[in-house]
Order: sequence, then structure tokens, then C-alpha cells
Amino acid sequence: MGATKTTHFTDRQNKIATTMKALAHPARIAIMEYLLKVDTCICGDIVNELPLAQPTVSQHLKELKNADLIKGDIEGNSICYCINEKTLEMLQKYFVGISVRLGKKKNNCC
Amino acid sequence: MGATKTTHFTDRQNKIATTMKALAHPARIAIMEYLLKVDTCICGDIVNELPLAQPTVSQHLKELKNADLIKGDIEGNSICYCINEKTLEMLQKYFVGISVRLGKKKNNCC
DNA sequence: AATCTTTATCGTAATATTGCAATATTAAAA
DNA sequence: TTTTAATATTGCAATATTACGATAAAGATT
Repeated sequence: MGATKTTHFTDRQNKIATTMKALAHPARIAIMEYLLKVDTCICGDIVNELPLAQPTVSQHLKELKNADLIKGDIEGNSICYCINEKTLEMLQKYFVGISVRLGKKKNNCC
Repeated sequence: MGATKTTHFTDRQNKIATTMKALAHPARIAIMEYLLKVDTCICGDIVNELPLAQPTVSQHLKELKNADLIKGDIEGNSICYCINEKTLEMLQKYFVGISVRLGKKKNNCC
């Protein structure tokens, strides 16, 4: 026990849950919002922006990258991180879809 | 160490992260999608639908409720759970907002 | 080549999450 | 009022996450 029982759910459900998990931390939300705000996106800038040590930020960036939420481009010595628009579009569609379906529901019992 | 450093982030960032965390599990995604699909929403039905024991489902429902993602209405002996439309509307707006801002960006470096 | 800069990885301690058996709670039914 | 049914809570073991110091890796600078 302790580990998530992913095998019993659909691939789609696991994918959404994984993406949500990558966003389930204020530091990672802050990173996404910072990348949305700035035009350049050097890793060092993100480390300076956040109240966390460099290895911690690096770990958060790795999780966002694993979830396809950001992309990393090597630029000589440093690395340029940016938002992966495709994944955010997917999320947007998911939530818009839910809202549309909620709007069509006849009776929401509670 | 080990605990999330919430104090250094904005209330808004913490709120979004908390809501994401509540959705960061395939069982809880499955519950939300089930509630979206059906018109009645008795707790027992959800327990039958999921491949998890009753106490585990009850715990997941509690987390969704704490995050204001669902509402629970006592109906005699049983409890009727439904999606909280306001929170899902908030999420939808958040991701639509991000997509709009992404569309306006001139140069996405990567 | 030696050094500096930037980012990643390792190791580890603290804390949180997941899952369930056992049990408690509460309301309906008999 | 005893029993049954539905849901919540407790307690605990297994696993995952968070954070960071120390260190590694790799390109830039001197």
C-alpha cells in the first residue's frame, strides 16, 4: 500500500492526474506564471525569482519538464526554459469541456 | 524540511496549487468524471464504480470536498455528492487566461 | 590548462500521501 | 429497540514528495 493504483484507471485519467500533480505545488505554479510573464527564460532567473535553493528549483523544473508542461533549450552555458503551449492547450480544452458539460446538465442535485 | 514552503508564495498561487493537488490522483479524476456523467450521485454508487475500498473512496471524496471541487448533501441515510460548478468555472478561467496570454506572446524562445 | 559559471544529480532528513482493515457513527427499516 | 445499511474516522504500513548541502558535469572565460 501507499502507491497510487494507476492500473485500474484509464490512460486519459492517469495522464490528466499526472499533469495536475506537476502543477500541485505553489513553486511550480510560480514558475509557470513567471515563464508566462517574461520573454527570456534562463534557468538562473527562475532560481533568483523563487525563495528556494537552486537544487530545489532544478528539481521542480525537472518535474514540469517530465509532465511536458515546459521545454528546455540549451543555450551555451545556460538553459532556456519555456512553456509547452500544446500541453496547456490540452488542459484548457479539458476544463472548457467540463464547463460545457456542466452547463448542459439538467439537474445538479446539490 | 519536507513540507511545502507555502508562505513564500501568493495566496492565489497557493490556492491554485491546492486545487490542482486535489485533482492530482486518477481516482479523484475518475470521481469528477463520474459525477459529470451521472445525474444521481450517491456515495455508494461512486464506491461501486471505483476499484478501491470504501474507506479509500471516502478519503478521496473528503479531499475533493476540502478543495471545494464537490459538494455533499445528506439525503436521509446516504449522501449525494455533486460537482461544485463555481470552482470548476474558476479553473476553466485560469487556463483560458493562460492560453490567451500565450497567444499574445511575441517570441516563445524554445 | 586552470578557473568560473550554470545547471543537474546524489544523498538524506522531514513530511505527506495512499490504501485498507477495523471500528465508529448515524439514519432507515424491521 | 434491535438490526441493517450507508458513510466517516482511526490507526498504521508502504511509498512518495519536498528541501537542501555537497558534489558533479559541462560549457565559457581567462
